Amino acid sequence: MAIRLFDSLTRSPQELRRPDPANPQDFFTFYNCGPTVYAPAHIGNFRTFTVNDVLRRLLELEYGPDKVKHVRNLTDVDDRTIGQAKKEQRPLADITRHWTQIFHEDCRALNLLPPHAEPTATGYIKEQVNMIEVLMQKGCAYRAADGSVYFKIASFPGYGGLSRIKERELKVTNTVADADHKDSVSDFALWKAYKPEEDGLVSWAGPDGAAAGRPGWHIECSAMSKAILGDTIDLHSGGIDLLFPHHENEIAQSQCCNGTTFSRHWYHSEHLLVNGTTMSKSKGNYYTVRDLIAQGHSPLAIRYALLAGHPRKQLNFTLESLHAAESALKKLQVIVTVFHDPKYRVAGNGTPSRLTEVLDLLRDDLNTPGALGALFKLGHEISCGIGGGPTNADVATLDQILGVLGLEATQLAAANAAPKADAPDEVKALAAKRWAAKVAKDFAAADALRKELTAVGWSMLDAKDSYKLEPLKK
RNA sequence: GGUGCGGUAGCCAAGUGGUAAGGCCGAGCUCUGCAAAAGCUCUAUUCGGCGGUUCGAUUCCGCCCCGCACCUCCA
Repeated sequence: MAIRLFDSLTRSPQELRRPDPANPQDFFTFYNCGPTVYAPAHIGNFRTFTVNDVLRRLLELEYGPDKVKHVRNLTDVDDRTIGQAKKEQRPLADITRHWTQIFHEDCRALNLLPPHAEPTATGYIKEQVNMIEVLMQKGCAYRAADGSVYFKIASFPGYGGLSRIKERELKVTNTVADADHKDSVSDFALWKAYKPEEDGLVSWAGPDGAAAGRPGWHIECSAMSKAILGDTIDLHSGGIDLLFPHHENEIAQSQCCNGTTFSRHWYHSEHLLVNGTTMSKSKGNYYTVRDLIAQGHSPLAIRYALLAGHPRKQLNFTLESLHAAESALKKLQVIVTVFHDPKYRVAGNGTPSRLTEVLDLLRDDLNTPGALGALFKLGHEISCGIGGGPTNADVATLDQILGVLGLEATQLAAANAAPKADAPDEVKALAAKRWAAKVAKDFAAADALRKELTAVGWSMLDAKDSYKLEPLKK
C-alpha cells in the first residue's frame, strides 16, 4: 500500500506523491520546522522530530534512500535567541552555536537521522530579504512607520485556509505591542526594524525601502524551503502549535511571492504532555533528553516512549511510561533475537511476510503504537509456534520495520546492554565469596551472602559459569 | 468567545458497523539449588453519560459531561 498521511489542509488522509523512479531529478521534498536554539530542546520538541524521523525513514524505505530530500531548519535569530544572548551578555552566535551542538548530541542519542540539509535563518538573510522585496513589489507587504515590513493579510484571500481562522474571530491580545504600526492587527512582521535597546548587535541591511533590522520568524521557513527545495514542496510538517500562525503565514508569504502552491501536504504532530499538561519551564515539568539520560534512562527508551502513542494524538509522558518503555524494549530485543536466530528459521515459499501488515500500519498515517502492538503479537505467536518460525522474508521485513522505527537490532542490543554502575570492591568480594560457596554447594552460606548483598543494595545474577552484579531497583 | 484533539482495563495505548491488539504493573505456573532472566496462563460481558439510526454501535448521528491544546514569533 502507498503511504497515507493525514493532511491538515484537507483534514483527511491523503496518499503521498511517489517520485518518479525513472527521473533522477525527481525527489520527495520534505520540510520540517526545527528548533529554536536558545535553550535545550525538551522531549516534547523531540516527539515531533522523532515522528518526523520515522516518516523520513519510511519515505526512504518506500521511495529509495536517494529519492527523499529532508530539510529541517534551525531558528537562530528571533526574540528568544536574542533575549538569551542579551541576558547572558554574549554574542548571539555563541548562544546559538552552543545550543545547536547540544541539539545535535540529543538527536544522535535518540537515533535521529540528520536531515539532508539543516539551514539556519541567519544563513539565509539574503533570500529572506529578496522574498520580502518581491512581496512589497506585489503589494502584499508594506513598510510601517518604524521601517519594519508587514505582510498584508488582506492581499491574500486564501488566508486562514489551513487554520480556519477568520480575522474577526481572533482574540484581541495585548502581545501585539507594535500594533499601531500595522494596517491591521492580523498583519504579521516580515522584517523587524532594529531596536537598539533590544537587539544589541543583531542587525542586517533590510529590504529596499525598509530599515535595517532582522527577519520576522515566519519568513525564514518560506525562504529556506524555496531556496533548497523549490517553490512547491511535497510535504511540510511540524508540531500542531505551528499550524497557526506560523504555517498559515508561511503559506500566505510563499504563495503570494511564488504564485504557486507552497506545499502539497501538511502534517502536524500533536503535543506531548507531562502529567496532563504541556511542558513549560514555569510549570517545572520540563524534561530534556540529557536530564533523562543523566538519570540513567536509555535514550532508546525515550525514543520508544515517544513512539508509543499515535503521533496525531496527545501523549502523556511520565517517568512511569519511560519505565514501561525500558521493559518493552527488553522484550522487543528478545523477539528480535529469536527472529534472527537461524535455528528458528523456516523455509519461505515466497508468500508475503506476515510482517507486511506491520509495515502497512506505519504506512497508514504512521500508526507507530499499532505497529508496535502487532510486532509484539507476532513475536508471541512465533514463540508459541503459531504459524511456524520466521521465514527469510519475515526477517528481512522485521529489519525494515525496526529500521523505520529507528529501533534497529544493534541499537536494541546496545541499549539493553547499557553499562551498569560498577560495583564497589567490598560488593565484588562478597559476590566472589558467594560464588565460591555456591560452586562448593554450600547453599546455606551462599544464601546468607546473597542476603548480605541485598542488604547493601546489590543483586547477583547467576549464569551457568559466571555471574554479574546489578544495583537493586528501588 | 472562536478553532481543533481526545475520554477504551490499576497505568499507558491500538482498533473496527458484527461483538475489545499490544505494552507496563500485578497474580499463578514452568524452568532454574536460591535469586534473576526467559516462557506460559490470568487480569474490560465492556469502550465518559443519555438518546437515535441499524438485524447489530465502542465504532455512525444528536445532545450533555469532562480533559487537553491553539487563537500573532510555543514542537
